[in-house]
Amino acid sequence: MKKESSAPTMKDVAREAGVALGTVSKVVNGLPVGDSYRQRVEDAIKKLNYQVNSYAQGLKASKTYTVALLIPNTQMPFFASLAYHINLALLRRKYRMLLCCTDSDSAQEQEYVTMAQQNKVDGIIGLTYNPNLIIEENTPYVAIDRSMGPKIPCVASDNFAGGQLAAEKLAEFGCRNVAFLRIGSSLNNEPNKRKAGFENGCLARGLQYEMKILNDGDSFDEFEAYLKEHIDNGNLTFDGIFCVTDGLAYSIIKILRRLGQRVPEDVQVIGFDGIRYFGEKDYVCSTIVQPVSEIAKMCVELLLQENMPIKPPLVCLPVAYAYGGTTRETQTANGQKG
Amino acid sequence: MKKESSAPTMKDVAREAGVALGTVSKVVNGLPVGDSYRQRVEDAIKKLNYQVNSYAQGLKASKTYTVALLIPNTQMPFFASLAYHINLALLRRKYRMLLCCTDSDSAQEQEYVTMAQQNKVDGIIGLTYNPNLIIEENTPYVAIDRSMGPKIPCVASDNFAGGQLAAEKLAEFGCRNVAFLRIGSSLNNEPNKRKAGFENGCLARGLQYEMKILNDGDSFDEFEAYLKEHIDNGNLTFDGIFCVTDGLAYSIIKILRRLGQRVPEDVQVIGFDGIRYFGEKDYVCSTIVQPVSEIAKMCVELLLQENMPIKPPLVCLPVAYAYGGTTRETQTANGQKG
DNA sequence: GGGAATATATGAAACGTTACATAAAAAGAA
DNA sequence: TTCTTTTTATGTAACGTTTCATATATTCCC
Repeated sequence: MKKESSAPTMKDVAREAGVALGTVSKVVNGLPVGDSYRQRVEDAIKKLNYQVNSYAQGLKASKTYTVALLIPNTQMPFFASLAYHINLALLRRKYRMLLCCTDSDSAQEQEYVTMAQQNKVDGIIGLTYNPNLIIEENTPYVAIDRSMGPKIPCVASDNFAGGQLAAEKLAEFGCRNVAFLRIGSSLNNEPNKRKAGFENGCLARGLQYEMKILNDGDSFDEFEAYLKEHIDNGNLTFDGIFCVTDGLAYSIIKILRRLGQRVPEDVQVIGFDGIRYFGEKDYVCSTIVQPVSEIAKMCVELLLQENMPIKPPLVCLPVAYAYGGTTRETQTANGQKG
Repeated sequence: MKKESSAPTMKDVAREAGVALGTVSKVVNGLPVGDSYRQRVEDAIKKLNYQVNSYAQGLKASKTYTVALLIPNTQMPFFASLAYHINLALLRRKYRMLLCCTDSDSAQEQEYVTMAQQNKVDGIIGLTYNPNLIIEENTPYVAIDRSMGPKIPCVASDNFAGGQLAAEKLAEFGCRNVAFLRIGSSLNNEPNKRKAGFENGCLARGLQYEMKILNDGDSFDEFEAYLKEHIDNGNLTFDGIFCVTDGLAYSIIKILRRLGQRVPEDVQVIGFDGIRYFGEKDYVCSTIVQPVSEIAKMCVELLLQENMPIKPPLVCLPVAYAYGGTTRETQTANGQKG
């Protein structure tokens, strides 16, 4: 009497086909098997609707074809996009993705890393904020946007160049007096270089500039107060603003309009990330576009590449400017320039 | 000579602590063990930095504490939000989430369902578009926004009530002549009820209404053409528009502004989903908010609930209106009403 | 056609865990 | 103390694969 309720195993298939266990294994794994045997096994598989148990495989091979992705959440468009492209890149390599949302919480980040190790995932890609994250030596790890030490590769956009580019573009579109707005995080991560790049760009182009950086605890309303302070007779003293993210730019534009400022007529705004809402080129604002797809591919390659001569500690990928309606760039018929 | 490179197992811990294998298992699983034994085992675990191999556990228990989530992608804010909240709800139940992005492709959806079965995930939550998706009887499955037959529960917002609510609100804010805009999909899914609900609401409130529904292949530009047609002497013949999603509303608002229409002064727009970009209440537009968090919790409960008397075929959860700046609702000091 | 050489199928062992039947130890009763 | 009862630890089998040494079948050559 054979058990009824549970899923068929290789043993069942072998019995059904009248062959040995190992033969079934070979068929399943595409190894050379005599034609008549292969046929019998395939028939039996179809008849029993057999499906391989990948946890038994994982146990045997200590390889699970699963990679954990640690990101704060999937609600911020940039993270969401990252998750999507990493999933895609993993898929091409026949890997699955375990999504771990950390809420930027150090404890949760550590918990997930530990869990990922327990699960024996084949590797971790992490965009994390915990400055003391402990990663086991033998766990393949690739970081995004934050260097985790010399032995762990970090992939990021060329944030410095992005900052420079923002300044250049504002200058090109006629700005003379610009501001940089940033929110949160005192962490020493790659996106912080946007500020330095912007500063550098402003100096190179002779732009007057000012920085307003909110601390972690600060209320978002401070931006509104700050902008109000810089309105003189109804005119904003800035003619250009570079926001550290598109999300921020989006909010700032709302505030500016509420304050009676026209965007881009009175003040031009450039964000960072390249967030699109809907459709191919429908950017939320004029922006410095991060090459999300390339970042994703690079992470996956670095993580899974077996025979890499040396794991590069930092990989910077090129950014590009894109028009999104919040700059005075003259739009030609053939569209946006990069 | 003990093997050096691979991770320590329970056997190693047992040897180190001088106890039996089963005792280690009990300690790891929190079952009653004598104090002195427990202490020795815990010390050994710490010393060897032992971590349980969950694939061996999965093999033994045929339970993996993993659930697959099938969604088209993570880039659309609504899906992203769903992924986030489902991940959260699963986490509370100690489950992990395998994220499967299908790109709304039938073949990929089927592939993922099959894969999920192979992986022996404990269940699947799916927001899919394949009308012929084959789901094995013994795979726990919960659908979102689309009924998959009487044996599979479907969770959705109360889309019909949402449509009604949109009509009511537009009427309340002074509209007399409204339009419903929708894009794509001829599939018979729950969100389609938004149209019927809106129609019903318009009739109840005596609103003039018109529907413009794009087919799958149609270019998005048709909306622009459509709206242009309805401009008479610079005035739009509609004073209110209900868009099937916030994403569409966002695009439509851009078009309206390009056409010289002011939102909400000339024409009021209501979307659907409750997308926020940045911050708690910063809705992209005035909108019918889907209870994403409740949908997520409900899916997880229905999926993991062992002793449910009967699996309900359809669960509708309540929606609410939220102000997002694109309606002429008079905003009181104490904020938005639901 | 017989024997050596090659190709192909077989089945036991192992992966790391849990569960259960058994053995040992501790506690209580006489 | 001795026997019974209860508690607690032990060690083996099983989960479903893959791998590898062994056994069997096939091919080739003289």
